[in-house]
Amino acid sequence: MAQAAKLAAYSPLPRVFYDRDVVVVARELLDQSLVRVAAEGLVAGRIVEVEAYLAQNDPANHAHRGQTQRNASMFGPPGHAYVYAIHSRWCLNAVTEPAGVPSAVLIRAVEPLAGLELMQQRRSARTERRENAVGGSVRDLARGPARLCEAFAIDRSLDGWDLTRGEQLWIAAADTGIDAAEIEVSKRVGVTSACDKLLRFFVAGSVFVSRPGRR
DNA sequence: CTACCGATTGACT
DNA sequence: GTCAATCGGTAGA
Repeated sequence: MAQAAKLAAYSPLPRVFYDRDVVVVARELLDQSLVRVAAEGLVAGRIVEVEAYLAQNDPANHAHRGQTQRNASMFGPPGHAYVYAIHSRWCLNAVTEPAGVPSAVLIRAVEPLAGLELMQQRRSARTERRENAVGGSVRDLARGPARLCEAFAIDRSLDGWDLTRGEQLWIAAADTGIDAAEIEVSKRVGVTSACDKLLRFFVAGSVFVSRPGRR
């Protein structure tokens, strides 16, 4: 597929998509395409796993104790990226709901669709010192929020980036809407507060999901 | 300035 | 299943 045709097929979701309840946006982000264009080329993947972080009554949300330099993007308008660091790795969120309402959707895993070689290169860069590195299976290229950011070359320089521009980093409308029956719900992964909330959504049966659901 | 913590991952039992 | 590496963000002295 020619590059121009490829890009035309990746038209960005509009701001109104993000300007809704964070749980609604989270569920509807499943099956859409995450697209990244950098100097080295284009990579894209189908979103198969997300988590919602609520503006109200959610201690697991980084914005729970108010605005700081780190989480400022969450307080901005919807449709922008919130990129944060954890354990020396990056994670990508899409900011939702009106400006001033700090909610976001964490993109936890994608199924690689395009630019697999480039993803492989970026992912192996971290582990290239290991002689017997497995090289990484396609399944593991973007299975997990920090792996995904590595494969997509996403770091703090993209914090606050406008995902509706259709440049560098965006989410493209790709689906005809997946059946609610195909969406599985579970507790969020790794959170140590508000662990009981069922705010993780993933495509049932996908091998590209980071781990099975637990209630 | 120091001290603590974690929306993770990869290695290991 | 368990465990520790590792470092930016945050709070507090």
